[in-house]
Amino acid sequence: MRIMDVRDAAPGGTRSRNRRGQGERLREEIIDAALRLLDELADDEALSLRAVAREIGIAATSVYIHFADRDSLVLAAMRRCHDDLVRAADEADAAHDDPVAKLRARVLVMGTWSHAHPGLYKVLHESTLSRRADTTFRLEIGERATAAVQRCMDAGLAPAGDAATVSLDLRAAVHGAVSMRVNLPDQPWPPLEHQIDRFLAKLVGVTVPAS
Amino acid sequence: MRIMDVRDAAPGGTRSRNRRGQGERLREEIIDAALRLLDELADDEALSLRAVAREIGIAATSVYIHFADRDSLVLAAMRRCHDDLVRAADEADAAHDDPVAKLRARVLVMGTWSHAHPGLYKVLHESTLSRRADTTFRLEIGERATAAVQRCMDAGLAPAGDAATVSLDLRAAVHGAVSMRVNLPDQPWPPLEHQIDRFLAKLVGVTVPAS
DNA sequence: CCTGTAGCCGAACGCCTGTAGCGCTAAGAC
DNA sequence: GTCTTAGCGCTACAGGCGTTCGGCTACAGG
Repeated sequence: MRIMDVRDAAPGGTRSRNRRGQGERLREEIIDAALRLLDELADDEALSLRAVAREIGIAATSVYIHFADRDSLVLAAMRRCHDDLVRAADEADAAHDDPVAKLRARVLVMGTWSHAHPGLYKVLHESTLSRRADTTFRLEIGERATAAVQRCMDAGLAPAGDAATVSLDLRAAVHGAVSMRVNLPDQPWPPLEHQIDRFLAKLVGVTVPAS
Repeated sequence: MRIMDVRDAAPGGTRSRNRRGQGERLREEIIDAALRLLDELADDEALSLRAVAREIGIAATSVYIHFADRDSLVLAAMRRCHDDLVRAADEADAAHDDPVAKLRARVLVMGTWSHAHPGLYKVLHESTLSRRADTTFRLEIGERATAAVQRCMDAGLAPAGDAATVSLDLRAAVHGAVSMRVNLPDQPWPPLEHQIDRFLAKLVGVTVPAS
């Protein structure tokens, strides 16, 4: 038997324990660290509980105080990641008045966010965790996009039609464009913004303001 | 020290050795097994050399006769997977005369193939192996699609324009639609064929024959 | 029949993983 | 000052992994 797993241990007493009633702080810190590592790894299955513990200098077993198992941690991280993305999209939407500008801003957020966090984009959209856990919360992004498309139609800024179908086509196209850039980052891709504007014009039928 | 790793061993002498000069047969068998497992796992990093060896009943070390390391094996599997997909697309293309029908058939192959092998689709398009190895061969699919779009334009069946840009938009849209279906297989997706026809009509501008 | 070697296997090393059980320590109530 | 308990750490188990080194064995050439 080997002596022990020295690598796991925190580097000593460098880390101070949370005050009573503040134990939930560690939970947030664990999720933060998990998100940092997930963005680097770009793979939910590759994230190890021990690496997360190492990242913030706690014992691996201390993670179990806040999460039942590894999958629960990954799921919680995904959920927060998703919530952040939805909030960013909502804020971009709220910054405009014109329904077309709102939709465009909402879509563009997917581009900027995926460029800033390609690893997390992969985890959120290509995660295999969905085989074992409930990740239906991921549909929220699509629902809000559909609502944005509907508002364009209602305002007469887009040809009337089935908003769900149009939105699905738009999301598929945008996701595909983003996915290609994320998965083949070394290719000389043309500007995503222009491609998104073409999708808005051709798939939704809105008139995009000249950029 | 533990006794040994009994699980690795072949189940006895059930497997007969290849004749002299036929050693390359095992190589093909290893790639076949790797592809089978990759389709199940849907993740190139999750494939273990030992699992491949187990699958065909050989010792793990025998893989090293034909592949330098695990990554080389995964890369060889990806390459064959890619070649199969390209060949399927070429055959579908060759089965038609009309340039539009050729392009449509080529694109539809991506749909049917991804439906038959969702795991391999993920490995081929979302693999993280590209960070370490050269996987530029994956661009071949796009190049052939661009040529198919160009032929539609040359025949006057699609509005003249930059074939590379139009093809990129089409591929992005189709890839996105497929990716969503592969990554969220439990959702009630509408028929992919109709969605592809909309992409052909709106993004390429061709008149799709009534289905 | 003898022998070289192609084709493959066994055992082991050293690493990493998730997780269980128990132990410690300091904060805060009394 | 005492005692409870929240908040965490330590050790260990039982596996998985890639990879190396040194064999064994049966077939082809002589």
